[in-house]
Amino acid sequence: MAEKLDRRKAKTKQHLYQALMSLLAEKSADTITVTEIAERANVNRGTFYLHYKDVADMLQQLKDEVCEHLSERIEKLNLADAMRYADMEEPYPVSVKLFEEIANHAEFLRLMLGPGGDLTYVIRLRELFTARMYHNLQLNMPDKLSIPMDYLVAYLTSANFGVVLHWIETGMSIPPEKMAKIMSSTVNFGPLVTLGIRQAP
Amino acid sequence: MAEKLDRRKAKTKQHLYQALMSLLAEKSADTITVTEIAERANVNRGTFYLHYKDVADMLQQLKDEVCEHLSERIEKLNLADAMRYADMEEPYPVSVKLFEEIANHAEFLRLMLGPGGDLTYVIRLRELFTARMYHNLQLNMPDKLSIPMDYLVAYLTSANFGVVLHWIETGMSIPPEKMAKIMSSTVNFGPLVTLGIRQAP
DNA sequence: ACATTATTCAACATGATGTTGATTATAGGT
DNA sequence: ACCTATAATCAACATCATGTTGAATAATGT
Repeated sequence: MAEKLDRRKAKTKQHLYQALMSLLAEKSADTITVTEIAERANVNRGTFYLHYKDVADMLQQLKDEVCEHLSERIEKLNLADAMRYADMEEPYPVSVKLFEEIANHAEFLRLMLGPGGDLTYVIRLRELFTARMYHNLQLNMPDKLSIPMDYLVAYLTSANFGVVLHWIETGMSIPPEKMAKIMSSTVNFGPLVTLGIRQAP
Repeated sequence: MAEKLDRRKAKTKQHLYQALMSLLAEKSADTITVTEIAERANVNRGTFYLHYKDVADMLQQLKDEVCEHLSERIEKLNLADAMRYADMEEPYPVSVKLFEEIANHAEFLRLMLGPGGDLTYVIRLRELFTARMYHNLQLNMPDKLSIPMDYLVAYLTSANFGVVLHWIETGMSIPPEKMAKIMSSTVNFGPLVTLGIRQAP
């Protein structure tokens, strides 16, 4: 993401991007050919190779970019703060920022994380949450655990990640603030207490 | 899965299966060619087409089979029962059976649900849990919900699915009974209570 | 206006694909 | 053990996407 002065480069890259997105909406990535992208972008097939090694390479560059943006937000998440906001029944501002960032890359994420998407990428993004979760939990841990630590991290990470996925899949129909509140509540009080089936502590 | 009388058919199918599995351990499914499978299976390339339409078709048949087996177990899960066993601090027997079934298809699932695996298949399996979760929660619901029902289902489903994934990824190093106990505990009391950071209700 | 560079175009060798027809090998039923 | 059905082999084929090349053309920045 350095030089971008030449309008020709920018224009063809944009055409290629739009063509790829439109194709991804129809079929899975591994069935998309360079020929198809070039055709739909109204760009010579040879021109594609002036920008990318192949289809996978093009996708990888897009993935890296989005991943970088999300990573910056995730690294600011703090469990203790999140718990405080949950007790106040307020949305946690750092979470709100994260959800806004996700919304910025909505279509791309929806395609990558949905059917026909890329499982390796899903795992990579989830790993961002997992790493952060470990970092947060190391700070205030009781001596003995009733269940293994790594399983608990898997639970929390997947749960939150799943909620985010659901948000993306349903077209982000609720605002980021509401999302942040849902996350705080479920993590702190557990799903069944949040639901009202069990009593709060 | 009907007729399987001819030993020749069975033998080549088995060779093709082992070749595919060995290739999946090395590279992602969409880069595997019919030529490669046939070579590694010591089977004529033309013979492959006597059994399967293409590589994707072969994988689909395997996926369907495993999915069917798991579905039978998942449909027997019952939230109310699970909650009772959680209160008794006992593993929920229906869960135990499910985990045993998962263990039966360990390598295949590890390949399909791990890096280079198939996101569409992950979503399909998760959908089995989601559908069952909705079925269970419809029965005993409070009048008003503090957060939307579908987000809660997404949370619970993804959380449990994530724990199962972690189990598979780490080589199923703890027994099915212990797994069933972890699941009951986290769902009922919430992750932080289970962890010991918060007090139980 | 000019030098730079992006794009186009045609052509090429390569490799996987899916199919076909003839041939050989092997299974199961009698 | 025999015989028929069918599975597997093999060689050959047309087709298509790939990745690359060299020369011609077009657009860009300064």
